[in-house]
Parts: sequence; C-alpha cells; structure tokens
Amino acid sequence: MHDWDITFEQAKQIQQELRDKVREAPLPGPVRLVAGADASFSKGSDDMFAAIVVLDAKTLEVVDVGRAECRALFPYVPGYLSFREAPALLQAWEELDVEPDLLVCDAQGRAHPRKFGLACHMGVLLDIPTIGSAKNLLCGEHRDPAPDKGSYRSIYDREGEVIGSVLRTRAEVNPVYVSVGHKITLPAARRQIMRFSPKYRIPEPIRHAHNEVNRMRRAALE
DNA sequence: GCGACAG
DNA sequence: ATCTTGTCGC
Repeated sequence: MHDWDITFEQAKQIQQELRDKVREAPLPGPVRLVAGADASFSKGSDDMFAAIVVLDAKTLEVVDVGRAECRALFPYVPGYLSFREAPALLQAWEELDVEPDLLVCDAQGRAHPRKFGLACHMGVLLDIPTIGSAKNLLCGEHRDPAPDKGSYRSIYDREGEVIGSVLRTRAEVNPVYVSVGHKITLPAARRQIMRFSPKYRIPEPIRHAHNEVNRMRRAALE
C-alpha cells in the first residue's frame, strides 16, 4: 500500500505504475454481496465522511455498513479523485464484517485519462472486482443511447479504444457512465449495474452509500 | 492559448 | 461535491 500524503507528480506516477495491474476479465465467481462506496464533504471543508454499504445482491437489502471520517489530504482535481477519497473509503472498507464480492464506486474506472480512475485504484489495492459508475463523463466520446431502459453506447478514447459504456439505467432520464474497475468485463459490468438499478437511475449500492455519508455529515453538524 | 473537467 | 424551496409530474 503506497502513501497518500503525496505530490501531484507522485500521484501521476502511481497511476501509471498501477494501471498495468488492472485486470479486465470475467468475474471470479457469483455476486452474492455487492457494496457501494461514496464520500461526502461540506461546502468549503476537507472533512470527509466515507461509507461502504453492503447489500444482499438478491434482495438488495442492507447487510452491513463500514464508516470512516477523516481529513482529505489531496484537493479535488479532475483525474486525481482517488487521491482525495480512496484513503477514507479504504478505511471504511476495513470496518466491514463481511467480504463483498463486488464494489461499485461513484466514479470512473477505465474511462479515465490514464485508464486508472478511482474504481480501478480501489480494485487493485483491495484485489477485488470493482465497477465505476459515474453520473458525469470525465473523458472520451460517445453517441447518446436510445431513451429505453437498458440501452447503451460505447465510450471511446482518442485512439478509438472502448473505455466504457453510457448506460440508460432508467427510461427517459440521463444515463450513467459505466467502466471496468478491476476483475470484470465491460459487458458484465453493465449487466451488474442494470441488475442493481431496478427502479432508480443511480445503482442501489451507490444510492445507499450516498444516503449514508450524507446522514453522517449532517449528524456531525450536531 | 482555449476548452473540458469523476466527486 | 456543496449551497438551497418550491414546484411540476407520474
């Protein structure tokens, strides 16, 4: 595990070194427990609230929650989100009593300038399957998917390589940007995201994690 | 130099 | 990401 109190240049080097460890391969086994990760901050503060919420993949009921609160050591800079949020997310992961089969991150995976978004970073460090499911695009180009639930289009980088999918998790609403984090294929990632988005645009694991971190932050205001 | 830019 | 009330619509 590398340090987190680093410089901008060191962060870039770490991404370039770890990117080759990312494995885009079939899931090692069935997903029975799926986790969602998210972090929250107050307006001008670096006090960070992070949580990992674990759901039963079949019933989508919460079975465990890992929490962490600490000070972000890195600023938010597009392309370097993991250096701001991963420390707290990893700490929250350590608080879990169960072992999730998959982790869905509210960020990019391979759909990143250096093919190493937060989802990849978490996957490689924890050595588990991860998926990046973001609400906005960081980089790449794509055509808009049909308005139907489940429709999708590929996201391409400058070289024409597919780096992710724009997926319509709900009809008539904005899509989400899905990409491989680690130890999963893009088609499987899309399938899992659809499976965990039965009603809302945002996948259940992330939705729960988002609600949790906001509860934590509001409670901390006392 | 200009525009883009996860959370 | 966060700041913020009501409001339009299924």
